[in-house]
Amino acid sequence: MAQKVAREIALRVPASCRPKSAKDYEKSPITESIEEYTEGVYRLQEELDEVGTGDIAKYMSCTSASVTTMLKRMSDLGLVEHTPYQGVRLTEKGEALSISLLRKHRLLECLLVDFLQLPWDDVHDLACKLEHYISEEVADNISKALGSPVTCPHGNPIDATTPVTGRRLSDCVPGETVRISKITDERPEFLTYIKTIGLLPKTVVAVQSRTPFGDVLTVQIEESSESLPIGRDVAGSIWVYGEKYPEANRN
Amino acid sequence: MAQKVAREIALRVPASCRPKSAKDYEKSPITESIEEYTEGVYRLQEELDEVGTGDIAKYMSCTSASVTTMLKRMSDLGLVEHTPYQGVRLTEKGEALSISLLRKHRLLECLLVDFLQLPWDDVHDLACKLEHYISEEVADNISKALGSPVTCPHGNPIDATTPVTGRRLSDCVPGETVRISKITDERPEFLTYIKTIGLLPKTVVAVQSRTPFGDVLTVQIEESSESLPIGRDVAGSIWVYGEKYPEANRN
DNA sequence: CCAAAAATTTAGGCACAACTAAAAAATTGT
DNA sequence: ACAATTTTTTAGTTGTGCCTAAATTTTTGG
Repeated sequence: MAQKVAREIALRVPASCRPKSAKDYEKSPITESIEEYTEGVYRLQEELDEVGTGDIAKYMSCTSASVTTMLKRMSDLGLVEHTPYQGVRLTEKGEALSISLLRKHRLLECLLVDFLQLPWDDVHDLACKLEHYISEEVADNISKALGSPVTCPHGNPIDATTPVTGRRLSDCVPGETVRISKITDERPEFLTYIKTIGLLPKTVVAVQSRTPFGDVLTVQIEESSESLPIGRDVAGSIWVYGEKYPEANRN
Repeated sequence: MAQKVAREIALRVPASCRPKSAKDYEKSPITESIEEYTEGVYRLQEELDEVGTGDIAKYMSCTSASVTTMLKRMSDLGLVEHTPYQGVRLTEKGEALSISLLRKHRLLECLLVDFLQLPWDDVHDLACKLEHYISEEVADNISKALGSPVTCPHGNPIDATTPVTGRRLSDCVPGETVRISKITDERPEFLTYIKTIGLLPKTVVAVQSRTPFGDVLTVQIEESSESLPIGRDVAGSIWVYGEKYPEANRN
């Protein structure tokens, strides 16, 4: 009663939440998609010597044709150098953007796991989305609130410029005892799998055997023994610390 | 060194982060924009008796033409009932969506202010964006982690179905002493302003005077005295608890 | 009550970013 | 070395959601 009257009202959606019009793209042409592509190229560059249109298409789950169009835009924005029919390489600007996004991504994962108690194998997707919307300042505050963590819950460095140390579990030889450092493949199904077998960061495992043609690695975790395929998507995305070549295996 | 070799790689962007194609919209046609519009209609319905295309256009800072197109889509999705040239009304489905979004929004604001220590007058915009990306489960976890707060930092109920109590500061009369309950206008500039004069939720203020034509209200906050325009966008969006008509003012 | 003003809708167009299909370039195999 | 295959690019289409301009409906005022 006498509550709803006036016509003029100040309620407004924040400009940042308003759907974009053609004009808005002129002002800030770096869209969420462009960011996602840029970060994708960074991640792929960490795994591959050269990144091609097809690699990005696989990463983004889209057609090569779509990638070509995007690469044109990214190139115009100075994020990548693209030589048609050759490959892509991030520019300094593109690299800086990726590093910033990875920092936000990994700090968000820390927040989601450490403070909000969300499942370790589940937070990657959400962080992937949220990373585009938080500012450096918000990231700073997350870091402060959590006591300045240095890695995400999967062991990856919050500061992506940290030099790579350790090596892949797939490069280990029988007889070695190593400690899991990080998991670079963060697909939920994969993380759920390695969680159930107990391959979490900081776990110590002993490499037991490796099949003749080098396809399967057997590792001992705690009391049990597990077999893993060697390849980019399993033992290759699990990184470890530990002695490189134990005496027993020197020729 | 033997680090980058393989071609086949498992790295994939999560489906939820991939830019949408035409096909994707068929599967989940409720876009972020649709959500933002729906929530907007809810907010406007709380302030106005009837909500028209123009009201929404002001709220979204876009043209009425754009609103008409969106209302068509929202109507097709069963979120609103729209009678052309008349007005809009949320359906139960639209209301449920709004209530869910408001809960996420306000819990996010709690997280941003209480845990991440972000400025009180600054978190609304960010929460407005993030609310579209978190699930009910994430919202539940935020609530748990923060000890089940019942209002956002601006005093608005996390459960939007909470019956409205209290009244507007603009409806108070000289002589009353009231306690600020909530601020419904969350534009940063406005919040910054009322923060500097100390009009935060839970503050007790005394209404001192009101100009003859009812345009300006003078209130005493702590030691100082402030004048506020009466209208939807200032004293009208500040809600208070307190005795309705103090004895002194009964005719 | 009818004309002027205001609000709303229709019509036509644009940018983003996906898609398919077809053309062009690069790589591979004999 | 040249034909076949693979990879990449070009061309043309779709859907979202904005815009402007014009047409329509509703409201307001003489």
